[in-house]
Amino acid sequence: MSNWPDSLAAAKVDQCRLATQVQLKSFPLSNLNSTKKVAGVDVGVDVVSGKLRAAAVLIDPITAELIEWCVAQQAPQFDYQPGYLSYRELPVVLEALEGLSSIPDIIFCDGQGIAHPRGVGIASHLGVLVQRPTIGVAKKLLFGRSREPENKLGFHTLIKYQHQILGCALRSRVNVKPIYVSPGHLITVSDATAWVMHFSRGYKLPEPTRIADRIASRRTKAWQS
DNA sequence: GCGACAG
DNA sequence: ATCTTGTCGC
Repeated sequence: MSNWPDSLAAAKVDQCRLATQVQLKSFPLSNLNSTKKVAGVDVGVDVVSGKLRAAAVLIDPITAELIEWCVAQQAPQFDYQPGYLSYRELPVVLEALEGLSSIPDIIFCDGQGIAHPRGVGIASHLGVLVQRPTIGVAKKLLFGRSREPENKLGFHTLIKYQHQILGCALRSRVNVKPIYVSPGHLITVSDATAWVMHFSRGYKLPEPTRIADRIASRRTKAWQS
């Protein structure tokens, strides 16, 4: 990756530039009819090599079943720091995405979208780089605050920071802690929430994220490459 | 100033 | 992210 920041200070400057490019616009679930390629991406660590392993998966828009997947590995070039996750994970994620037969129409990411100190979580950063709608799905909140949504499927409360609405805490499964959804790029909070609910099939995480997570964190066996 | 802090 | 056994609930 060229022009990739190599320090927190440089990354911060980069984030402020990216933030000006993030756009929130309508991308309703009704687009499902014309949406052929739905993707999910996630990163895990290969305990043997110490490398980051990214998985990019294509999911069927209707059945939510796995259609195609690609894995890429790279030595980490950036330490994890809260607020700068994308600089560590995106290089491998982009390589995995390039291995797919085509660029997806919408991408689910593991982490925040605009619910970030500078409005550029990993989902937003990826969306700007590939110019596609992206949705951030996180298991924990990084920025802003929300109250606990009612314990009923699909119920949600907004994530706010000083009157701004950044996403929602969503009950994707009853009796399980909520997930935190925020738009990455080219989608709105409400549309992102609808897409996440559409792909929530009995598990805490929506299928694109859950399946990518399974593949990225699967332990390497001797018979695998 | 102090704590909180995606994966 | 990852290390980890049994246990509780649907």
